[in-house]
Amino acid sequence: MQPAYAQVKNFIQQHIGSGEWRPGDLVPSEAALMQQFGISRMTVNRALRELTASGLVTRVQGSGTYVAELHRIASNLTIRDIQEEVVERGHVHAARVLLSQAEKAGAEIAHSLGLRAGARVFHTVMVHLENGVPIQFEDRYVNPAAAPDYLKTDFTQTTPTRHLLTEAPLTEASYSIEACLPTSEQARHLSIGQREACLVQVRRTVSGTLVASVVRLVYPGSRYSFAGKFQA
Amino acid sequence: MQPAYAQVKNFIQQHIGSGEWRPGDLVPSEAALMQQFGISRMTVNRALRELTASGLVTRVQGSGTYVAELHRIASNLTIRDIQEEVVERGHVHAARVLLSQAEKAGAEIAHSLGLRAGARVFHTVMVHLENGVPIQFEDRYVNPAAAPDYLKTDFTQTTPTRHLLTEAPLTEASYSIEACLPTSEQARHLSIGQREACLVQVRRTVSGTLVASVVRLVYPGSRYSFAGKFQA
DNA sequence: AATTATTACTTGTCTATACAACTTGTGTCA
DNA sequence: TGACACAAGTTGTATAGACAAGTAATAATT
Repeated sequence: MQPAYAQVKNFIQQHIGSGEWRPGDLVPSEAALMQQFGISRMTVNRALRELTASGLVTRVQGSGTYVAELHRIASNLTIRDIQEEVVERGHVHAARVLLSQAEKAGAEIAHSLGLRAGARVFHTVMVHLENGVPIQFEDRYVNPAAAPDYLKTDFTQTTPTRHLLTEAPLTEASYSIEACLPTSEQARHLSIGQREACLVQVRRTVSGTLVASVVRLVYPGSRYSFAGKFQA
Repeated sequence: MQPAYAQVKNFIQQHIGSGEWRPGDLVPSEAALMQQFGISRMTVNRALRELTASGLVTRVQGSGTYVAELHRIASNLTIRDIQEEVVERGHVHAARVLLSQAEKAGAEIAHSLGLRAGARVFHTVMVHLENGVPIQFEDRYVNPAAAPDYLKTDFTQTTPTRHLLTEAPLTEASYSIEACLPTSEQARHLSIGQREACLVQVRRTVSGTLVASVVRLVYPGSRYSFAGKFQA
């Protein structure tokens, strides 16, 4: 038996999904749904509030509830720790650390980390393997103020993502996904040809007021894709 | 003045965001928060329910509320109508229709549309331009049962996405994002070299019980990227 | 005719209470 | 020692009522 609020949600979702109620149409008021289902207003309210949160309807105080306009196909693209992802697939994760040192930041890196040019930053480069096959090339710059112990970490045991999440709680992150051809170094370490397209994810994480880290993740196009789903 | 439930949410978000409460930690129970804020349990419950929905905490009936483990960087990757996107940037959208016809489906296409091989399907190929510059190559197969008038539409005036959204209300969609090199035809129509990496989005939309459409969208890697943001 | 009040209806928030369902630790009994 | 029962604490759902705040149509006033 389904909870009452879920039944109301389903009822409305079906009418919208079937096309019977079109975008802009008025959804029955809370009072009407109360009567129809014989339940209390708070329960109807919860159903409508959750539908609002998922973007299916819009509500205007004093006026009514409306079927949302042009249904954008929005979905949660979840970006996760690569190790967690691999382990969840029942596979073995390993990492090869290619570089791990402190450097003086160039202008571009300094700017994206919110530091002045020449400031000391941590720089790591590594390759992540799934069952021995390289699937991610990680080139990361870290703000020492956000994670002072970063370089002391053994990245064959944990991942930079995981270390940073525990050291510098995440308050904001932005990312972009692009397509590029690999550099010769990247191609070599990923065991792919230089002509093979790669997915590149650039991620920038903020912890409090500090930019904690900027990372460039390169995936072989033949072995990786981002997938998502949307449910009305 | 902020509503009480929002105050509770902020209180908890701050403690988590500052790192004071670590992943796995127990969040104060509803009863405790009731006392602390001097408000009713339903109000506290709403706050915690919404935090659960946004992934900040997890709740276990009979046990308690916990700070969510590994904060997955989840964001709404919004997939939109290309025309809407271009217009919103204040640019001009145009489309060049390369093909628009009914065909007998090959095995693979038929399968992904949930039809038998050899069934009649609609096939369109077009290029979308932003201020005259090609930015998307669209290769689409449509299930005639979901949108019988599809081929009668003038796609220089509207887009297939828009037409399908009004004809066949969306109930489910799945997509994947990959990186590929373009075919020679794609490279020609996108005015790029065959060596330039492209972002490819494969989208499959379901309307009711029918698979409405399967589309392959190819973007020049140099002119397009998907971007998203995550806010704790 | 134009402006202003009124009224009915809508959603937004909050309360105090209730019972169900689940977890966990403790104590009892075999 | 092991199995079971119990109790306390927790979340999940639902109710009936209340007031605030916004909208929109209508009525009253100027």
